[in-house]
Amino acid sequence: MKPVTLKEIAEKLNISVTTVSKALKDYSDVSPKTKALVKELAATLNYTPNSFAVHLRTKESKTIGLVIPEVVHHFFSNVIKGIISEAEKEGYLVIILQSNESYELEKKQIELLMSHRVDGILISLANGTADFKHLNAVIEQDKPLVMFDKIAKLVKCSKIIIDDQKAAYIATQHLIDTGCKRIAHFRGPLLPQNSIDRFLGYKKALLDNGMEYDPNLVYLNDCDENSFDDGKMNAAKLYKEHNDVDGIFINTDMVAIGAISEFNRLGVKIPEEISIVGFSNWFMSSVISPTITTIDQPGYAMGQTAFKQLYKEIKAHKNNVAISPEIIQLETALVKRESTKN
Amino acid sequence: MKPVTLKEIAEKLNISVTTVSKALKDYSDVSPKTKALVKELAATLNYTPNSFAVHLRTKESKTIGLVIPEVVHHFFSNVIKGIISEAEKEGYLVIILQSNESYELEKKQIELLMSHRVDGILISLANGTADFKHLNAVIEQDKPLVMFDKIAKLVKCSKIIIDDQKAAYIATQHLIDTGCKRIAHFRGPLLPQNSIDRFLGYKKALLDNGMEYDPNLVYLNDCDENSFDDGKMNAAKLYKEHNDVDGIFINTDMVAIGAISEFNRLGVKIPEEISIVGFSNWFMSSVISPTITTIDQPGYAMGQTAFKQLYKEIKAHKNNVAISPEIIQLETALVKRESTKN
DNA sequence: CTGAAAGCGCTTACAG
DNA sequence: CTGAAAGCGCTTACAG
Repeated sequence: MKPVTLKEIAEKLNISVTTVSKALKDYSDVSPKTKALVKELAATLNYTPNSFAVHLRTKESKTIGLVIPEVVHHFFSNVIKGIISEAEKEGYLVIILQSNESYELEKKQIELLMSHRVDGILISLANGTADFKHLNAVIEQDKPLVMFDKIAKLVKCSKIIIDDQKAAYIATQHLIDTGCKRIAHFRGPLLPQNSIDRFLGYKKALLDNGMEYDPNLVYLNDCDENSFDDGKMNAAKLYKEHNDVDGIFINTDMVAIGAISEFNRLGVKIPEEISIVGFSNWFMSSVISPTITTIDQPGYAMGQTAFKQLYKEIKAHKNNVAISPEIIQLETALVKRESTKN
Repeated sequence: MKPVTLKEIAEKLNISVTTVSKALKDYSDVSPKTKALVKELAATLNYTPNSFAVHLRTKESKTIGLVIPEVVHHFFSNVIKGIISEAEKEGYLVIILQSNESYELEKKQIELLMSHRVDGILISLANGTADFKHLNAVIEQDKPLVMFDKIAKLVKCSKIIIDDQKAAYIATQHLIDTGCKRIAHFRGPLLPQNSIDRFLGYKKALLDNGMEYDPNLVYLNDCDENSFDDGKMNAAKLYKEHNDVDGIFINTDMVAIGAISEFNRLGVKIPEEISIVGFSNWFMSSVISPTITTIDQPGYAMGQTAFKQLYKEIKAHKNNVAISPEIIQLETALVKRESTKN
């Protein structure tokens, strides 16, 4: 059974395709009687417009593209959910692509989306991305682009972020306030902006409190991901190298959970011997033992905000209105739990 | 900067659009010289075909739709990842929609996908879905449809599933083999097929081992979701009502984690006083304390298989080859951990 | 109030 | 080897 077309409806009703099209769209210059007739037949025939034809004419696809580093990830699934739900309200569909933290893949997927003529692109950068040509190409083609969470400062587009530096500062300050004297940092991979900012916040908190900043207490990951095993490995290393550390600010909850699991195994008491603050407020951090003090990162809201901003730019673009990039910062909050004192 | 069209290339080269189109697609009846010229210019102009125009002609969108109950879910994110990665290999894009476990939304989203003329649809049913008209409509329109995980036996299409009943049987048998004498079951919501099948496997294992099946030991959820709180509540209830229970087979790891958290709070020792087997092998079940014995459910592989089957049917459909629905069962495995004895 | 016509950007059967 | 023409299914400016 083939989809019904305007032409078929027109033929059955003995009127023109033009009139059918207008009737369906409630143009004011069609008689109520004709409208009723057309709508009724369209309904019984289960007519739905061929979106390709519509898009070819209108130059709108009502589809946006989303490129994220990793789908299987609590924070990003929440972002996805926020985007999808907001997009739905405006009748937009979302094509999701995963970059796997790889620059090459990310680039390829941006190209794919461009050739599919999506109306706009939402992206959170791969950790491996240090070159932004593919993103600047999007902007040059006048295609709305909004970055969120993992952004590049150098790319001229709107960005939805949190204040990573401030949040990291607050996290570190909490360790200091609860009595930690020597505080380490698991900073994750080297490149991404949020790794950098969280590190800077950590460092600033130490210095502002008159504490020594010791580069040896900053642990990097081996690769571009933030995994459970990174947490285990870095915890084991720290335990050997710096037994005097009594607090750690950890880049991501997943890594914090790995670290806790290792400390549990080693018999190191949390928070008595060592306090831990994570980042993200991943659901699991409220359920593991001990529960993890962490920074709540609003994934769902970030997804919603990102779509809204993109939608705004798509509309502006359609109406040929120039619009300047915005930086929107979302609030974070420290969530106190068992992995830090009182 | 507007996207380049075939016409523009043709004009610059003083040849016809037809020839440009053919050259780009390596038709054998175009001279190598022309081909080279065309390809070079296309590359420098950054030409990409307008997908709407292509699709309008070819009736293929190279896009599929995916409807799942919930994006923020370890199992489903793995499925998504499997689907996306497999789709990419064949040049397909994936539009993801979330039904939120609601029949109404699911129906609406199927319609959306149909009107967007996707080449095929992949779906895992909402727990609230008991009427299948919207799915039969897809099949009647001759659009390839593949169901996975949460399926409806009554719908005539291909299905990718695990043997829930067998897996549940093995899970329950493991409780029996490790000495449990009175085994309860948290079965989740009432409707979905996999809830039913897991329950049946549980019951069968009891009866096959000459144990009594006591309906009072089967706990349902309040709503259509499987949440941490369901686990907590049902554990608390079970603790009050049936203090003699020494093993529970729980429908989903998330619920098992809730139950464990409640038992920890109540001071009930796991597995000494009560053994627990979950379902899914959610990453967290290997990290929580105690780690959870569970059934490994291959989400990523399920996603891959689902796409492969859909792709097969899309190709068959394109070539007007009739194809009969297939039921593909994926293997599961019991993963033994600390929440059950030895 | 209705409709003929042009055109969106492609692909492909056909003619030369 | 090249190209004119038709057509995919719509929308919309224009004429009447």
